[in-house]
Amino acid sequence: MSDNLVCSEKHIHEYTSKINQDLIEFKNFNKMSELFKIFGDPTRLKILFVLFEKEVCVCDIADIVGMQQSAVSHQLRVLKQANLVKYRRDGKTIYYSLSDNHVKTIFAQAKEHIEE
Amino acid sequence: MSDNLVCSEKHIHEYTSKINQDLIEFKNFNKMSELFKIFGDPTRLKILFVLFEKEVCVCDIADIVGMQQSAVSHQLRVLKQANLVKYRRDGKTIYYSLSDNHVKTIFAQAKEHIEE
DNA sequence: TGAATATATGAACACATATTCATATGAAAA
DNA sequence: TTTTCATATGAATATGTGTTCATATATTCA
Repeated sequence: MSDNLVCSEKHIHEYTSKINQDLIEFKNFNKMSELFKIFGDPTRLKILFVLFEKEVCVCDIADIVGMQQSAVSHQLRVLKQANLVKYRRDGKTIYYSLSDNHVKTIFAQAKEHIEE
Repeated sequence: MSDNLVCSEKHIHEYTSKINQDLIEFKNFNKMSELFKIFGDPTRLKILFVLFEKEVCVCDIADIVGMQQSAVSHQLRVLKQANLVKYRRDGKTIYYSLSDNHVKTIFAQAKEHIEE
């Protein structure tokens, strides 16, 4: 971490070791960025938003967000792997729903930031 | 929105028009996904986390997160354009700091989700 | 069993993006 | 003014990713 200094040694590095320590202790940057990366796509956001109200089947989701069934399926797979949605089979139909309550809270905060 | 139905007409589409309406009214999916996209990168997350404590100059940020000054500068530009950080010049040095309090809240929620 | 339907999946393509390298800018010091 | 230092920026490259198309799987119904 101190090997690739770009500033001259004359420059007084002012960060406290505390910050450095916090950064080292918080090892979840990758996991965290993975989660945000999932939210970083309009289609996935729309899908999640559709599921806010209640469970919805794949073809209805596709219809609502205006995308092909295949594209929606691919994205649902991503959301499923991130434990953001769960599914339930009923005959040929598969219903998806939110599996996590944090999603709504995260969305609300992001919305606040945007609307300022 | 109803033009590219993938399911047969026989299938009973069960979503209420209310959901559909909510989706149409909430036009910020693109803005919102842009914001999350920014969080969807470990380097940017680290930078933001460094700035949690206090303002830090570019070369210190680079040192802390272990990246080249150039890479950090590029990412700071992204964060700046998204109004997530602000900067202050002091001689040759430029200090960056958080410009938004929501960031911490959003992070906290994401952390909760991950740690379950 | 065979046809129809709902969903999933793999390959391919187009597009976005993070990092690096080289260099430019801007400010202070000599 | 020239040099040095801190930061910014543009081009290039490599890598990641979202969508589409074609097809596979799984369930129901005739």
